[in-house]
Amino acid sequence: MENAEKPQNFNTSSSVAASQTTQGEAERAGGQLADAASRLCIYNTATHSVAPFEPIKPGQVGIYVCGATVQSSPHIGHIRAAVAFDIVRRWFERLGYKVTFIRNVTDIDDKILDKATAAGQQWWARAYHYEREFAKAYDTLGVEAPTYEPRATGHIDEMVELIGRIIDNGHAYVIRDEKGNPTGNVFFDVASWPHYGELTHQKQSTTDAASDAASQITDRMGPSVDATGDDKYNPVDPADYDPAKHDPRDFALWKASKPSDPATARWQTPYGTGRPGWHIECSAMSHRYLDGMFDIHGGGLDLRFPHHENEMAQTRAAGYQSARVWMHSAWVTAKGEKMSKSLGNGLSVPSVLAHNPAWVVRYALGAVQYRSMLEWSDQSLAEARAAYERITGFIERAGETLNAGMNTADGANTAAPETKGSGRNSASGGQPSRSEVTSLSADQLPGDFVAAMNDDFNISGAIAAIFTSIRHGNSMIQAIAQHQSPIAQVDPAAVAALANEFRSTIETIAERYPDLSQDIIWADAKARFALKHTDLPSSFVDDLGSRLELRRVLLTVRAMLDTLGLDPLAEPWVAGAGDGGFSGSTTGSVGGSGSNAASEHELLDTIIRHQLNAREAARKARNFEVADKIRDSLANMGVEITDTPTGATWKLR
RNA sequence: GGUGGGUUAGCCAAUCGGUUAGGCAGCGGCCUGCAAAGCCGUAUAGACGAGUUCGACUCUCGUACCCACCUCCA
Repeated sequence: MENAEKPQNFNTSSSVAASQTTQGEAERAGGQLADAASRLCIYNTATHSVAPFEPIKPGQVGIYVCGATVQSSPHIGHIRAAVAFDIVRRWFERLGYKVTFIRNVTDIDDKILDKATAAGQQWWARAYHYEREFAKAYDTLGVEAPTYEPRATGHIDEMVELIGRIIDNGHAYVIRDEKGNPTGNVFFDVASWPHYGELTHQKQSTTDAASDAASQITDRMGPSVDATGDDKYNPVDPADYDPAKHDPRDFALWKASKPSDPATARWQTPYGTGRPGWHIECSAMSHRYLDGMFDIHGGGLDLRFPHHENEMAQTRAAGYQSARVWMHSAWVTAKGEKMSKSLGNGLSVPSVLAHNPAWVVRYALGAVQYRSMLEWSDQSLAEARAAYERITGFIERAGETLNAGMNTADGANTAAPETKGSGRNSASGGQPSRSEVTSLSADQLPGDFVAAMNDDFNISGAIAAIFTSIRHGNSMIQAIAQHQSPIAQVDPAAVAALANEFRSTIETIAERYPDLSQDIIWADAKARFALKHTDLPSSFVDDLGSRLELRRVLLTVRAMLDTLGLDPLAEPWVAGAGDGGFSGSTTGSVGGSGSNAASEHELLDTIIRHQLNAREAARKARNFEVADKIRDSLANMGVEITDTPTGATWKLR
């Protein structure tokens, strides 16, 4: 792995990653808010309750999420939080909001300095190295790039200014030496801030009673020695003990340089030479990028205290508005225990990805609500795999079914992402394009899915809705197979025209009766269409109706999946060839048709198809012994055969 | 000790004061030459105790147990 020993530019502009705006995002940005947006409710840690979400600026939402301290490799707990807030962001986008999503990089702190020194590295080289690892993990798992991704070291000026405001407002104090010179230590004066403790609902006692609260706790709790004989409860970090503090609760805004700190980690300020305290960076950067639209602050549950409590105090003590809503994602656990660096039971992302496709990992991390603890086990991975099979199986078969009967002439039915046009006007195209998927509004998704997502991101309910749609779609596929494709007998252009008419009938009804459910609209449209076209055989109308409905289901299923970052035909999954496995659907495969793999895939397909043809011949001759032998030998090589009405398909296991 | 969260069938995990969550695994059926996939059906629930109610898994109170935060941590 290449380490970036190149100098890092600390200025703001280079540390800000431009957002990669997707097509659908851009399309929706110009549009308006979905009706569903008015029913979004979110749990707010600060109020301990679920409440309707109201943006500060209409149609816009500003989200700040605490990113990683880049001191070592990401483990799946970090990524769980990233995935959780990625889903939050995607849902806001799907609702039609213009989202400003900020996730910071903490590239300086005690641990980075200590570990870099121990490893004989420059601290900034270490930080950048792990920043890259995190970025790679995010990309691999389909976490969208933030609008801006500021680094702490790029915002020293903002921090100094913020500290100045807090001091001016009387809520912080500078420590001076006997000559009256500033030492570099600046502490927040907790006693001066009556709101301290509001976020985490901690009772504020008098300074006396609170004096050395930590040691009181230890006294009460007694020794808390774990199985290995280590004292797990170490109330005061010696590094943070400072006799100059007015109150043990006071925390550092700015820290004086230690003799061991390298010159590159020292900044001159009016308060002396030093480096940022733990919490000030988030206050500075959230203000810088979300001033006036700080709707949501996210992060892991463990950041509630002290990090977010302190951050909230700083921001407000400086006279700025803090986040309206605080969201905290829960743990990933292993055998019931929290995964963490200190427990040493964290699974690194690279090691997990070495054994599991990225999509499966994302599903396993994103399949429960963000506030639920997520038990990471072989079984949860096995379930995610099964979900992958079921979901991609449907998407593949639905695409093939739609392609098999219709409009093979007009070329609008390709499954390749981002083909010409939007595909929306092509009457009957098969696999929807990515832009069609991303531009679908929340209002066009099934009501139970929308309700679940609006209910504080109830992913379990949302996934239930997806599976319900998939079951419906699978039934459609069977129905179409039973129709024997009467549509295939008809001129594609004529079919396209009829399909357009059918579709516009649906749209007319939907516009006129917006309260009707999709199912009723479809049934009604079908009846009207059949009445108008009594010349057409009913099997044709059935087939056409089923196909249009199947396509609608396919489109909404993919849009729902995309909201969770799990559309198998979206960027990270199709680009990462090999992960999702090759497959032998004739019309674009799910997961594994990446460009480098295309020729390899074709070769493989030719070879396997040769075998399948031989098997088909044997089956026709009722020589099942030979046919099964071919199937078995392919299975032994890891090629799985699925028989469909339109012939056998294959995929790698 | 303070604060917060939890306890739902073999497993994971939702909603809901009375009507099917969903997934995985199981069982029966349809489909298949046989399978696989898919579809249909189906069994197994709501820690314990009391209360409110015509009716509680769902509300209230209590008990037990589990977990987390109160150091660093997503």
